[in-house]
Formats: sequence, C-alpha cells, structure tokens
Amino acid sequence: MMHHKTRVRFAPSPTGPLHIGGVRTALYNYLFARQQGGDFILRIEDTDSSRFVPGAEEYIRETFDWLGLQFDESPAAGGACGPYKQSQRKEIYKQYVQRLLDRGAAYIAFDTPEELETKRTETANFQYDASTRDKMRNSLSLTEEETQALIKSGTQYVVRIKIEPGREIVVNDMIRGRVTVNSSTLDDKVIYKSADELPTYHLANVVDDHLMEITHVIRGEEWLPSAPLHVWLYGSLDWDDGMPQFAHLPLLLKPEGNGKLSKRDGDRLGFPVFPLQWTDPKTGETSSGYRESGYLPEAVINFLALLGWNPGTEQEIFSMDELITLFSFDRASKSGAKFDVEKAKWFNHKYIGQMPDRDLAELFMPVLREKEISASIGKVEKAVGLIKERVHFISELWEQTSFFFAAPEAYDEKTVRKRWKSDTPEHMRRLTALIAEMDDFSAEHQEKTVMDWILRNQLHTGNVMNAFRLAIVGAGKGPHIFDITALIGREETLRRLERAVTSLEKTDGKH
RNA sequence: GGCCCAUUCGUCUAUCGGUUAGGACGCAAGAUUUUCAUUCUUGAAAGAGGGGUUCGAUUCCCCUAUGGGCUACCA
Repeated sequence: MMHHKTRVRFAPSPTGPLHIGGVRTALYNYLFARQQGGDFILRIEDTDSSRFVPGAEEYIRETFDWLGLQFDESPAAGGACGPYKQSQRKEIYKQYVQRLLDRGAAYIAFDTPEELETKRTETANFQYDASTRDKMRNSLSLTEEETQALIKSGTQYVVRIKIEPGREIVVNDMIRGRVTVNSSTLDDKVIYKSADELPTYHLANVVDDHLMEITHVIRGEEWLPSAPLHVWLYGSLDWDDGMPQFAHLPLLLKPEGNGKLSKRDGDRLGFPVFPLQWTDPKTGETSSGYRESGYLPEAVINFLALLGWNPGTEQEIFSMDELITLFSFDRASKSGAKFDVEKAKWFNHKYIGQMPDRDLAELFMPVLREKEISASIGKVEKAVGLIKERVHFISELWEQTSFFFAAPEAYDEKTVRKRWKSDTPEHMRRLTALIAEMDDFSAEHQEKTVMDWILRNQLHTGNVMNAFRLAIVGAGKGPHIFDITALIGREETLRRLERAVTSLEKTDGKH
C-alpha cells in the first residue's frame, strides 16, 4: 500500500477577519503537518460570492505572517494542486456535479427559496429528503422532458445530493472516536447552484480535499454534524479509499455566559477576538487585535495551543519546536474551552520576561519615538532589561520606564505624605553633595558609598532611600534605585535631587 | 422540535478501576525587598444527579439534567 505524505489544509472563507478560534484550528493543522513532515495548505473557500469582504484574504495572510505559520501551498505561494481559491475552480466542480448526476447519486431541483420557505413554515420539521422529494419539483418527480425544458428555458435550479435512507454512516474521528448516524436523519443538501455556477461548501470541500490529496481534515466541531454528509459524498464519488481522517476540535467559548466565541463578540468581552486589528470596510468599525494590544505571537501560540490540548505533563511554556514534537490528537480534549484572558496575560508576561533585552528594546523604540523621546538603543535596552519581568504588555513598558527618559513632572501625593519628612530636605542636600563628589557612578559603587554614609551618620536607611526614590522617580515604584541612577547618569541624578528639594520643601511640616 | 457532541476546583486541565483527585491562571495569607512589582512558600477551591457493572468507580454502561453545535441555494 502506498504511503501518502501527510497533507492538511486550513480553509477559511474570506467573510471578515479570522477569529481566534480559527487561528487555533490553523495552529493545530500546522503543528500536525510539521510533526509529520507533511504539507500545510491554505485554501480560500469563497463559494458564497455574496458574502465576500474585501481585505479579508490579505488579513489572513498577514495574520499567519505575524504568527510565523508558513503555508507550503496557498493562493499566494502557489503549488501543484492549484488554484487555491474555490471561485477559480468552477470548471473542476462542474465535472463532479455531472458525475454525481450521471450516476443518479444527485438530482436537479427547481424549488425556489420562497417555495421552500413556505414549506418549512407550513410543515413542522420539514426536511428535503427521501420522504418528501417526490412531492417537490425536481428531476425525480418530473419527467425527463419537463426537466430538460425547464433547464432550457433558463429556470434557475440547484443540484441536491440524493441520500438513501436507512443506512448507517460512520465517521471515524481522531478526537471523538466512532460517530454513527442514520442516513435518514440527513437531508438532501444542495451541492450546486446554477445561479452562480458554484458548488456549496460541502461539495467543494470534498472535491478539493480529494484533489489536493488531503490526508487529515482538522476543523472545528461545528462541522461534526455535516461530517456524515461528507462521508456520504466521498462514497458517492467512489473515493472511499482516499478519504481523509477527521479531527473535530472542541469550540472556543465565551468566558462569560453561553455560546461559542464569535466574530461579532468584537471587543465587548474585554479582550480581542481577532489576531490583528480589523476595520470593517462597510461600517468603519474597528476591532482590536492581539498584535496591536501588545501580545507577542509566541505567547498567543502558546496559550492557544493549550486551549484544548495538553501534553500531560506540568509544563506550561512551550516553544514552537516543542509544540511540534509533542502535539497529538490523543491528548486533545473533547469539550469546549472558555477563553481566559487572565491566563493569556500571564503567558504574555512570561514571554516578555524571557525576551532578549535587545528585541524588546526594538519593539519599544517606536513607542518612545511617538513620545518624542530620543534615547540610544543601548539605554533603552538596559531600561527594559530592568523592568521586563514586571509587565504584561509592551504597552505597559512606558509607564514602567518613563523615569529613565524624563524627570518626574509631579510627585505622587501619597508617597510624598508618607516619605517626605521634615528632616528629608536636609538629608537630600547632604546626599546631593555626596553624589556630586563620586567619580565612579556604577550602581555598585554608588550603593556602597551611600550605604556607608548612612551608617556613618546613623541615619535611617528607609527614610533616606525612599525619599531619594521619590526624588528620582516621582513615586514609590520602580527597580533598584541605584540601577536607575546609574542609567540616567550623575548629572541628571543631581538635577532631580535639587529639583525635588526645591519643589517639595514647602510641604515640609504640613502634616 | 429533530440530530450530533460534551460534562473534574471560578477558568484551562492531569487521572487511561484502587491517588491525601495533581498542576497552571486567578484569589487569599505569609516570606523576601530601602519602594512598587517580580519571585518564593502556604492556603481555600472540583468529579452534575440517579441507576447499574465490579471486591472497588471520577474512570466502563444506561437514564436524567445541564451546556454546546448543527438543522440555508453561509461557511
């Protein structure tokens, strides 16, 4: 038996931005493909021309560029099984629609959407299937002549798959095991519309997966109910042998209340549902993205990977390579996962803390430029190195490092009340004098000198140091004080000390 | 309504018949720290309910409940 190369596909429809659940589906496809040494394919499912949204396809491309997930075959990259956009594959699908028709596995139906609609409202649980198709207007109930005449007259029609009732259809799912369904519960789904000469999702999907030699269909659980139909389609086309394996992933749920996470949830939930920021071309409404919110792609991948899968160990942080070797469907969970923003933040915090100072500094430079702060990359590197372990987002970097680049404009009131005592100005003046005489301004030397001085003069360490911090930072926060002063330099340290004394002296004794 | 899937701490999850039901996020307390944060330690916190099967069920089966998905000439 031939051993086929593993080939998986991610098949979004360009109806808007991808949402984060879709990104996870793509990620699992990618991890599995890489692990198996297989191919990861992007196919654009644009068989519904009416729902096309401009920019959506570019958005998809940009998302995967950002995340570092590379497609082996795609509309942009090409490949041996192209084209990779379903709207460009019309002629291919037509052949198979005809084949199904010729075999009597499908039939032509003329019922208008309106007729079907009234049928549905009149009859409870109406289903277009073996029990009702004789009463509808289709090539099975009409004569051959009538059918041909209708087609010739230009009447719009659809092609429906003919489901034989009473059969047991089995879907073998890598996550859920054996799922069995009686074919009588399926309806004769529309597989082709004459109006736009395009197939519907179901047929296009099966034909493309077969032609593109897809070995594993990894998709969201919302497709599980139609999987039996797809299995039926493979059978009708005589493709049982090459039928891919299925894996239906549990859905990503809203953190509060009920339902799956959807595109419409936008920013309402307090966190982005999209990987990248998106502006709706019609309404102009903008939704935030993970990238713009300061999430690192590695962090997004890490927490998404763990939402529905885990390796069974207590490890939480994974590199892409580790995920690729560890991933397996045996360890994928079966039930939906609620999205937890707090954990997502924690992952980002971990990744920022791990990031090389240089890389972080480069991400931060544009922010500084926007604030019209000019600082050398070397200084920025040192500053972010001192605080990276305390932030969750790139956007927090500024509030945590501003004092490295600009003197405080105001002094935090609470801290002043607590740390600025009546004898503080005197201490600060003497500290200023001490610092003015230092030749070596390294953090280590400063610390030694200042601590010796405090000891010699029998001063209270806390009183001196906290006031010193207030003068330099403007508040009671920040990393080790001498690391700060070493970085801003002696002159700036002296300036800030003097300024604090002059502007805070008046508060003396007021409390 | 019909069909399908699922159900362990608040959340993500481990457990593949025998465990003090483990870890992580979050939360609380404590420790460290010249500040804030980080970090560390500790703590509270779970098997939906009912039947079986079994010497023994969180684990296997059935029923109920609950949650979710699908039910378009959308994907």
